[in-house]
Amino acid sequence: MSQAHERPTLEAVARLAGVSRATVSRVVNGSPKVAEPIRSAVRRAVEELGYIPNAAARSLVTQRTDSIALVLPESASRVFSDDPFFPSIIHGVSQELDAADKQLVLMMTNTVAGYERVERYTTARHVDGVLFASTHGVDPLPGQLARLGVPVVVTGRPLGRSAVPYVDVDHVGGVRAAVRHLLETGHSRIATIAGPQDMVAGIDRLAGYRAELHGSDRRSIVAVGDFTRESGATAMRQLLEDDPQLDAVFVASDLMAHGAITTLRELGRRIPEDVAVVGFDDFDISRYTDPPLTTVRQPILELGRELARQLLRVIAGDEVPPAVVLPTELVVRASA
Amino acid sequence: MSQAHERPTLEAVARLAGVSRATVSRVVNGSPKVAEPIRSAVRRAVEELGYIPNAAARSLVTQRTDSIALVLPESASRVFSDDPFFPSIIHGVSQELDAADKQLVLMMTNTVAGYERVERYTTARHVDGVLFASTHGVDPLPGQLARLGVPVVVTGRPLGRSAVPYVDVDHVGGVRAAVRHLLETGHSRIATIAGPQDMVAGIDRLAGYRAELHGSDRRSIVAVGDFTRESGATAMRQLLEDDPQLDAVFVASDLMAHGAITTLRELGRRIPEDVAVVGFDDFDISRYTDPPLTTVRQPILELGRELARQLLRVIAGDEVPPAVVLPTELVVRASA
DNA sequence: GCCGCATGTGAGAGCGCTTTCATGGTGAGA
DNA sequence: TCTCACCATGAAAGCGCTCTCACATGCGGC
Repeated sequence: MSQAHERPTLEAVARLAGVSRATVSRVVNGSPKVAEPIRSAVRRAVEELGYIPNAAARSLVTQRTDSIALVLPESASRVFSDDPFFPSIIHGVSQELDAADKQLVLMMTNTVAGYERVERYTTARHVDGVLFASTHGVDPLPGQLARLGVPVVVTGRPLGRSAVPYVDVDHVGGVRAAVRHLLETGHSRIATIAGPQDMVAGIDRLAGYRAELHGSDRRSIVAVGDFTRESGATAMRQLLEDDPQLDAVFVASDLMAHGAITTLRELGRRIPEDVAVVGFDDFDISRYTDPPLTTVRQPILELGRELARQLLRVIAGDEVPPAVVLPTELVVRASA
Repeated sequence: MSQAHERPTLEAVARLAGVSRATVSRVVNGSPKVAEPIRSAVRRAVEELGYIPNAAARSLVTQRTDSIALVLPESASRVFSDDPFFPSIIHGVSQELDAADKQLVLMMTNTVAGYERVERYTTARHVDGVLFASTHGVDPLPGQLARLGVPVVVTGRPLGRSAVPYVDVDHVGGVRAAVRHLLETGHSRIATIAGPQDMVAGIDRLAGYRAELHGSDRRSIVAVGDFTRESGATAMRQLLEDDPQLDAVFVASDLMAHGAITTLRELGRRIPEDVAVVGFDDFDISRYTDPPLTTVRQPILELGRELARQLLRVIAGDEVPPAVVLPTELVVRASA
């Protein structure tokens, strides 16, 4: 370990500037009550020594760490295969935290050890707040942390009661627009490939489909996938067995929609002539499928940003709404 | 701010266990020189109070932070669109750091402010080490940090001289295998879409193409992209103008290859009959293109893991090789 | 011209931990 | 039985910072 240069401390700056540590501290932290000549003398000393405050020492007394944990509780493989959902969340969160000069600590709970690690780390208040992305089922940790007084915000309306503020997108509204589009373009046998029913995104999108179909004389035809391409391909096959006459399908995620398209193609169905397909996500890649995918856009980057913004507000002690719901939008391309 | 429960300190544990702070510290840190009965008494007290050490206080005295920065210097849009490169790196790094019980601090340098932030943060030794992913051009920061004695490892052989250890994949070997495959399958006019020539990945892959072609009587036909789908589409168009007779193209990234395929299709060329296409990356998505993409697989997850492992070694004070090069492998599918 | 006040600055405590150094108790060897 | 060495334990210093509180100075009002 090279020892290199000892880093200068407040003490050193104070000595060089001929003032006390307290005064240097005030200048460094932008306190208004320091006379201008002294202020600039201190600034010069800071500059000259290349002084940078020691974060550990500061945290020790302020009880703040200026860092935020982002917890991704998904199974690792899904988080980082070719599903851009989490990367976009990370990106959005990162943008806001950068602007607020906070660090982003990334944590995964893909293993039991990982989960315990996160639990230990966050309850020990090693971070000023915790963000949870896409909780599966009923994760007790967010509520638990909130009860301990740790600022927490999650993505997605939590299943079960929960006092934790959340940010979500308007699943139901988006899906209804999609199904309505299929109805309006003359489709009569509209199936759906739903997402996992232990996730709010999966549940709400299926609910939206049912709600929009309800009242029309169309019956619902449902298969369930897990948001992966493979599950979409399998589910599509199953739907066609259930109802070979179906002429449209709303798929609860773009990746599953890609899988469904593959299956349809293999079975010789034309899209959209024989079967119209609508997805949900609007991933970049969906502009390049053949045919380009009609889908419901959800603002994932913005979801991440809003998530961070809400947490920063909680940390600042501001009042925050219990829920923020971002709009979704149907993007019509060639597949429906 | 809810104050909730005060967190117990070493002091509290010591009092409960009837020993001194020093002894508790020794037990918590696994020092061997504590008698068994005392050790277990302390353990019980820790358990009972739910004691978790305060990281700031510990860092202050040990000068370690047990956290590692991962710096992604790419323009933000490229990092997190549908290019799974960075997500995979993050994932791999995260796996290794988790195992070593280190925190992962994610930083972006997509803006000037971001770059300065990273510079400040890392030189201030707020982290035990720094990982740089995919440096563009000649970034002085890694070398600078290394000179200050901060442990650093980067991905990709640095341009210019540099004493910083790096981890990279065998670009040239993979590309040569790809081009050789095209030669062996009877192609005579083999073009390439190269990556940006200010990145080692771009440079090396073009060099591999040239090296393999050299000695055969085939001439090189080159267009340059920036690793995005759009640039691949554009470059393909340009190549076909340059040489309408070309019968194969090696594309330096899968995303660019997808763009190239789109263009070829638009212009009515059959793949691989009229033009064979080989990519580089082996992203998940490339198994689902039409036709499935023949490509060079690079082990990105492993790259991230190795990156973290090397850094942990440097931090531990171990000797590390100046370079680790991971193998690449040609994956033959239907596009060539 | 004196008192009181506002204002800027410094002294010092203390955040929670690790680690050095001193100390007291134990057992072995003489 | 006494001495010495050894080892487990505790006392206390100190990591670098913030922040309270006391103090000094300069000013206006009487």
